[in-house]
Amino acid sequence: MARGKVQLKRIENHVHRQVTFCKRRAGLLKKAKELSVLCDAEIGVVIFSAHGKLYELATKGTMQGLIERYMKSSRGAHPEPAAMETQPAPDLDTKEEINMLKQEIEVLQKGLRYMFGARAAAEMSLDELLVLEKHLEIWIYQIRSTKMDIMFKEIQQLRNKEEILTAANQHLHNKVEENAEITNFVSVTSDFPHPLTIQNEIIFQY
Amino acid sequence: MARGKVQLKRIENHVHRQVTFCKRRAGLLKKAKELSVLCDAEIGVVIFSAHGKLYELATKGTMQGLIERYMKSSRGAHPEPAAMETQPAPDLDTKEEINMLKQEIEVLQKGLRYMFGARAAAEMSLDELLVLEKHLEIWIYQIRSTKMDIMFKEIQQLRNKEEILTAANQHLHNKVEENAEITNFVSVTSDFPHPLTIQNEIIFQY
DNA sequence: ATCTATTGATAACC
DNA sequence: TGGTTATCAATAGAT
Repeated sequence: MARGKVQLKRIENHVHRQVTFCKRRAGLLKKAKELSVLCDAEIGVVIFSAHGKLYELATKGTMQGLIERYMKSSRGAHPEPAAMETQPAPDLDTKEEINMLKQEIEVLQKGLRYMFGARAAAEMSLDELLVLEKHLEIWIYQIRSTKMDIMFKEIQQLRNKEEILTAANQHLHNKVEENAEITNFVSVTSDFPHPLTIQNEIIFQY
Repeated sequence: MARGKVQLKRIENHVHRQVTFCKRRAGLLKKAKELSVLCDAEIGVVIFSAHGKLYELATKGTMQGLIERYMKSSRGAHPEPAAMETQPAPDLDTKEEINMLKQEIEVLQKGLRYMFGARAAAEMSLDELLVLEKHLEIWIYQIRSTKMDIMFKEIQQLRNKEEILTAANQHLHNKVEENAEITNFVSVTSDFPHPLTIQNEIIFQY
């Protein structure tokens, strides 16, 4: 927010990134505290730096308490998916139920692994899969971003060229008219459509 | 931060408090996203409004994953909060563990269901997964394709315009030279750089 | 860490 | 809930 608009992408310079991380981290936590106080909200913020260092904030009570509250609330918001109800197995031992759930998770993870395929390691964890997914998104984004950049530059170049040509055109046209006035016997009227009348409204809306 | 310095205490007016909550909440989440992207950090934010409504954000992976990571990381810093058990996440109360596993399953299913569209993810066969993969590819492709199409048309238009202008330019230039030959006393030499000398080599390689 | 020019966020008002 | 505007706050770049 200062001396240069910020680009919404990872800061490449190590030093800049570190400095920005410190500053913005402080800013974010401050904002969280303010919101909590001003609006009487319970807020938790967890930040893992790129190097894995943890920074946290819980405005009311502890992070543990907040996490528990989150678990409860989050569950209420998402009713049990129908797919889960295939076999209620109400009489199974609790231990048994845990194993079934874990098995279920494995199946789902396997499915995800298939989707993102080609990964040799069959031991990918959910976290790893999510990281992979993120990486794919970022990768795609970067490629597309680069492409767009090239195309935009290209368009800009063409527009500049057009401007120059138009100006030159005008200049030459004036010359022709001047000559016509001076010599008074050379027609300057041309059946060639005047290029300056070309529509110039091009609307970008990607 | 506007039209009046803010007091760091609970806003008494109900309406003002509600409006401020909405705006600052949005601002806080935006800041969190920015910090995550700019500095490559994993961030989680949980907000409970005064009325108990939950708002959340997890910048990498899911909140579940983040909480698990927090548990691990936090354990080192705070020996207190209950040992997180050995493998996945035992040691919490068994009931609690079941809830966490269910939560995890829910997240996985939600993701799959969302992508495949209301299809019970657990029942998906390899073939179905491949279809899903194909659908995702096609979807991305179509969006990108449309964008590219627009940009290509744009470039083509500009090129056509350039061609017309160049031709007109040539035509006018010839006219000027003709006049010069006929009248023989009107200079056609111009200090204006001849536009036709503009480099025209633009290489597309998207 | 400290110092500003600027950008960004937002309180008050519609 | 969603804009607009006047101001205040956060912070990028430099020191």
